[in-house]
Amino acid sequence: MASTAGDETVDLPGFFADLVRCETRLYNALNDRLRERHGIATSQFEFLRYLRDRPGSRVADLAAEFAVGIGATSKGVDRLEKQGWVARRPNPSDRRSSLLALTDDGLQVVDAAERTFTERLAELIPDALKASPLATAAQALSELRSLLERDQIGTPTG
Amino acid sequence: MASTAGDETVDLPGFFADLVRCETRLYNALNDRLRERHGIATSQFEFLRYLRDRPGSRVADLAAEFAVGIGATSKGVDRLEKQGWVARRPNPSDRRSSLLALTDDGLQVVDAAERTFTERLAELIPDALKASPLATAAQALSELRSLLERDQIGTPTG
DNA sequence: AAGAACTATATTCCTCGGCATGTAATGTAG
DNA sequence: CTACATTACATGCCGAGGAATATAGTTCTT
Repeated sequence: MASTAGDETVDLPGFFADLVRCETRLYNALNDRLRERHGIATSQFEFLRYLRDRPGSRVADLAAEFAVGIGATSKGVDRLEKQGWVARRPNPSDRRSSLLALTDDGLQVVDAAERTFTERLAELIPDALKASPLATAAQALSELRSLLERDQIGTPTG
Repeated sequence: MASTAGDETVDLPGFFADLVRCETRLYNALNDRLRERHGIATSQFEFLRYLRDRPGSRVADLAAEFAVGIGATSKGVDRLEKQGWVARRPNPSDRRSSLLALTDDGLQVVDAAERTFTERLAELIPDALKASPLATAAQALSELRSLLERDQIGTPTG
């Protein structure tokens, strides 16, 4: 028999492959451009943007947002601090952790990098897709992301 | 005025963030399961599956498919060879390269891992999404992938 | 056919992330 | 108030990938 409504399932392995390949190539391309223009990796840009928008975050907050280990996050913040873009301020209410904030230099870098990032991303995504199909995809990925985060799926142990 | 048909552009940075976060979490979760059940990373599974489906591929073919550098690919194949899952056979028509093929052990591993992979992926993607929204997203990502690959966007130099 | 240019891969060095462990600080049970 | 457990982060070690370089093999030139 034919198909009952709702059983037209997606080819999940194919979907996953496309997802990963798109992510890899977009990430690579953005990385190249950000490095060349601002001497910064995409991962660093994302850290800086997060801290700009949520000053006073802790290392653990960054780790949770980006689903990477605490150790890696701590070392990533070390590097940003060494560059003079981020400052660790003592947390008055819990001396185990620090509150992170951008320095003035950090703010300049992230704002400049954000322009490059947005511009490059617009170049990378063909106009043909920017209308309806991608909008739907964006909606689906947004929901999927919410669910994965809600259930803590793929959260590293570290 | 309101919106002309087609100018409802997506929030590209938001889309990119969701894309990367979904990829990271799904990849982490699959990685954990494959490691625990088969002692294999997701990246290794993808190599093995590719070689199973396209025997006689070369290192450069793997690198192009997965948009990673040649050096990294070569070392990845080294590891699979060391595990006894892949064999480098001399290429009769070009002695600079090798033709890669799965061993019998490699075939067993990849087939078993594929069952785990598919099963786990189905668990990770909520049923609610599996119908229409994700199908549309899959279609859009598939097109995006094709375009990125056609234009060699994000292809590493190595 | 000899040499130059190119190709495919291997190798090296460096950076980065995961994992395990260490440590200071905080929470909690009694 | 004092152990014990837990939290938050830092650090050391290892495996993995990127970029540059080396090397063997192939193709093009003349």
